[in-house]
Formats: sequence, C-alpha cells, structure tokens
Amino acid sequence: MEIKDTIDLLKSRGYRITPQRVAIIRILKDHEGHPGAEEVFRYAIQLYPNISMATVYNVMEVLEKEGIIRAIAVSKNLRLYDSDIKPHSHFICNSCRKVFDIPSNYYEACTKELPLELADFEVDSLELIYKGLCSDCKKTK
Amino acid sequence: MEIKDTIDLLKSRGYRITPQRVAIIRILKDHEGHPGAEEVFRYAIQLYPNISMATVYNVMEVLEKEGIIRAIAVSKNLRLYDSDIKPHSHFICNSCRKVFDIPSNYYEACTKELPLELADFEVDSLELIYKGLCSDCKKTK
DNA sequence: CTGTCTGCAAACCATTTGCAATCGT
DNA sequence: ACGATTGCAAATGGTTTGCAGACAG
Repeated sequence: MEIKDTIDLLKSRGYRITPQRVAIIRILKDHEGHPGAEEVFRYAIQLYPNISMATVYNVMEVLEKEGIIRAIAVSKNLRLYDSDIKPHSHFICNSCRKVFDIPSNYYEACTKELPLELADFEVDSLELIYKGLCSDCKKTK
Repeated sequence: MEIKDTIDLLKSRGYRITPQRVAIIRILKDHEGHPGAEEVFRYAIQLYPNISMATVYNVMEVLEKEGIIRAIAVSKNLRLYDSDIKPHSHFICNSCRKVFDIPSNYYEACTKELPLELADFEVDSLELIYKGLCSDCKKTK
C-alpha cells in the first residue's frame, strides 16, 4: 500500500495526520523487514528529533488496530512488527530471534476453511508461526 | 501422559524430583485448561504453602523445555500454558483472553509438508493461532 | 477553537536474577 | 557430601499512563 493510501485510510477513520505518524509510516515503508518499537524509534528520531517512545507505541498501536501492520510476539520481551499484511506465515529463530516471512499454501487454506469448532466465533486473524533454528544459527550450533 | 511418566522423564534427563515439581505436575494434570503462572501458583500454594513465584516460573520453564507443556503468548502481558501437547491449534479471544483448543486438520499438514523456504532450517515447533471474539464475547459486543 | 495527539517522566507488572539456605540423590 | 533447587527480595525492561502543552482540522 502506498503511503498516501495509508494516510487517506487513517484520515477516513477519523485519525489526525501528524508528522510523527507520517514519519513512522514512511519508515515502515522504506525499511522492509521486521522492526521492533526500538528500531522504529531510532529511525524516527532522525526524521523527527523530539519524538518519544510513547508516541512510537501510540502510532504502532493505531496502525495495528487499523490492520496496516501486524504485531509478532517473538519472545517474552520481544515484539516485532510486519508491515506486509499479505497472507503469509512466519519462521522465528529461537537463537537469533530473526523473523522470516514464509509463503504458505496452508495459510490461506486455514483462513478459508475454518474448523467447525469456530463456527460460532468471530475469527479476525490467523497466525501461523514456525519456530526453530535458521540456517545460519543451525551451522553455528 | 501420566504423572509418573512425566516424573520418570524428568528423572531420566537429570532433573531432581522435588515436591514443588511434583505438586505443579499434579496441578497441571488435575486442572485441564490454560492456566497462567499466577493460577498455577494459587493452586500450588495450597499444596505447598511456602512455594514462591520464582519456583513456579522455574518449573514451568523446565516443563516447557522438556516438551511437557506448551507456552502460549496470549497478549503482551499474558502468557498461558497448555499441558495438552497433542497437535492442535488455538483460538484466543481478544476480549476475554480465553484460550480454546481447536482441532485442526491443517496443523499436521503444516508440520508434515514444510514450505520449501524452510528446507535449510531446523523446525522445532508450529503455532497455529486464530484470534477474534469467542461466541460469548461476540454476543455481548 | 476544540478535542486529539505528543513528549516527558514516573508507574507498571510479569518475569528474572542474585544469593544464602535447603534438600535430593 | 555435593551440586541442584528453592525462597526471598530486589532488579529488570518493555510497555503504559497521567498530564500539561502543542497542534491538526
């Protein structure tokens, strides 16, 4: 999604377009990958020297709530974000904590063909996460 | 798995069988569901009044490491445990935070037929988590 | 103008840690 | 005995909160 589209989306939902929000949207666009709040903050502070962590968290929460990014619980004290919202699964390395985007035929199958047990539930999202050791960490082991 | 089997497993891996560990293993056996550390602690303190949270965390970590239980990252500050390690997926209610065990045909399919991108990786586990609103919370909404 | 958003610093809280005493083997 | 484990209390660290001032619409 283009930056402008994201901004229009937020505007249409009643959010104010502050320079901090624009900066973070741009950062997420320019740095594909899986940044955490800390990393977003480090980039943001260069575009906007007075920005605070509280604002970063605030903006990330808005973006997540509006379905613009996905949060990934990597481990107890590491939450990363994924600005690619196309259906895909993740691999998390238990050693280096890196997150890999993994295309998965099953991801879409799982969302389309829900288990009977979920018939009465409202299913909003699916997380399909493999964990283990990435190829680099596997060698070093 | 029977309590005795779990104890034998731990013993065979060099762990000491302390009454605290036995108490927690029994608690997990007797209270199916998805308790958190706090809930385990509340039960444990009745069997063993001097037990501390640190010990509960210690034991849960051992059990998780040895594949006897699974940890579920429900939300930022809520981690629950599942003592059922048979292959199945989870549904987490975004409102009441309850965890539901969901049988899933795809869970096993995902583990057996790994995406090509994971060929060089060591895959140790899979999490398949649906999120949304459970039937009760859906009504109240 | 008006109510939302930001930045600061302090608060939060589940989890972890250091360490002396205890206990399993 | 000996080293693993416990319990306590303090520390940790990512995230949240309260609030006064700034600012978008």
